Amino acid sequence: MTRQRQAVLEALQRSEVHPTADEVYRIVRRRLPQISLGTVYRSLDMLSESGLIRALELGGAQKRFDAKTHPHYHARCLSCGRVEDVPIEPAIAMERAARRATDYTITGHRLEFVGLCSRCTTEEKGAGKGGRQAG
Amino acid sequence: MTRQRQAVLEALQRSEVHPTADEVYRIVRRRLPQISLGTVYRSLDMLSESGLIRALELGGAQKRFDAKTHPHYHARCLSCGRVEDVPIEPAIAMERAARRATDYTITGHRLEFVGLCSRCTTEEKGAGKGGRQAG
DNA sequence: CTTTATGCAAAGCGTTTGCATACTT
DNA sequence: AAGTATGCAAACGCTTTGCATAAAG
Repeated sequence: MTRQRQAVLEALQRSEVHPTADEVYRIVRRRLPQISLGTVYRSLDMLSESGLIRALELGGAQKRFDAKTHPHYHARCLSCGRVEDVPIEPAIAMERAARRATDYTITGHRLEFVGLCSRCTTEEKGAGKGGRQAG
Repeated sequence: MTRQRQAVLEALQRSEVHPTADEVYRIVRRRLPQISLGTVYRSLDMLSESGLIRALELGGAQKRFDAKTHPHYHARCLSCGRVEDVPIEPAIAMERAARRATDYTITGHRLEFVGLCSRCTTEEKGAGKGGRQAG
């Protein structure tokens, strides 16, 4: 566990916003100005594989990272991109339904909610933006 | 609606595998050998926006495309990457729960199941591969 | 002293875009 | 002739990787 990895891990533990690799880079750079983006990516990889953090593959191009490793869902704002936790129970019943409906060996599922965060909801009152989406 | 767009649309309608842009390109090239990848991307974009097809943003880097535009879920094989439909009811109750649990204006959700397809299940009997995942 | 990680820069991959040519109407 | 779409290739954004140097055990 090097200084760089420690800093990456702590940045995630202190963040509340599920940052992207680039955002982690910017945060960690305040403490270790000489750190490289490549090292941040390698640290994030390594920390995910060792189970200390979770890599979130939500909509959009970039992965996001989360120091809370227990299973939980997220909501993503279609307007500003913000991602927040959704503290509801994991829907294990749906996995059973999926097992019945397919011939897959279902081992898990990935769910994210999309919509507008409270700030963007306020700002966009009246202007029609952000389409419905399910699936 | 040009010859190229028509060919892209028909390729999707005939396909059962939710192809990536690149796979669409390869299929369409059999009919229109001079078509370019750029045109395929532009056609897929245009067809998605006009609602004739759906763009799926599942796990993994590449988008996949689907000519079935009604809301439905998918299962992705962690071993071979194959994507198939999961004919179960959309979980609208979970959107209500998410609304209660956050201050977001929830407009939809995105769910995919992950696991092993039947073929890969058979092949990997005994060898431990593919980790659990929920969230 | 051997192993592993770092910084840097280049390469990789999927996707998008600028532009001149070729359609379409 | 005016407008739009195409093919091509270059550029893009995010991520990964090769390699020499530096740090860690």
